[in-house]
Amino acid sequence: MFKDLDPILHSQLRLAIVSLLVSVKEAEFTYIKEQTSASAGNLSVQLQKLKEAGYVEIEKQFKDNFPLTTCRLTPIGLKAFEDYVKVLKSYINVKK
Amino acid sequence: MFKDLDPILHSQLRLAIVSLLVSVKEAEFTYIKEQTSASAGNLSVQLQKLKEAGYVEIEKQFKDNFPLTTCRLTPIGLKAFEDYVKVLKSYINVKK
DNA sequence: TAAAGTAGTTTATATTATAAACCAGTTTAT
DNA sequence: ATAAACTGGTTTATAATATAAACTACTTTA
Repeated sequence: MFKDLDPILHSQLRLAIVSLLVSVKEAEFTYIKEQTSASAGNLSVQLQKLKEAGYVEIEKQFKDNFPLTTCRLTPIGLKAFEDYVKVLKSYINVKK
Repeated sequence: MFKDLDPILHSQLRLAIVSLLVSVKEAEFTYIKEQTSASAGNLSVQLQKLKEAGYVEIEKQFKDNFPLTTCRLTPIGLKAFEDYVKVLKSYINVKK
């Protein structure tokens, strides 16, 4: 009756990160931080987990002398999100 | 952008329990255990948390000499579920 | 050149989830 | 009558997860 929800996405912050990346395709660390209201530390940790899972790729460069971290959703991450939503709907019983 | 998801409902098993109780209004411990595939121990713990939160009421009786635990969603629990779904939709971007 | 700021990471702790062991009885088979 | 297996759970110990605080490594501004 209830299929398992992907534990990697079943975390408020990680879901918010992925949700954001689904729409924008690419985002900077600081932008994600603002949009999700996460602390930098927590964001760093959760992005690392999403990277380990292969759900996001993280690129580090320097821009105007400052470090710049850019995050992108991978096809695997997108698939995982879509599956997660599918399973979630069976829990929350979305009508339309 | 992302509102907080009720941490009491943001647990796979507790969400499954409440989801179930939303539709059936009342269910026995063993029935919930079957439907959610939870272990008895885990179910016991999570039901306790839902009770502490005021989301479910738990009635204990004896039936045919055996203990019988019946669970019911409270109005507070129903409201919490509805709110949770509302917030979740903003994460998963349900179109219709 | 000292203080404040940027952009993060690491680490220690608190919270949460889960499974394994346990409890108090009841039923069934011998 | 009694031992073994079963019912319907609870408690407890451990593992996984989340979070905040402290830290790193620089850069900019005064």
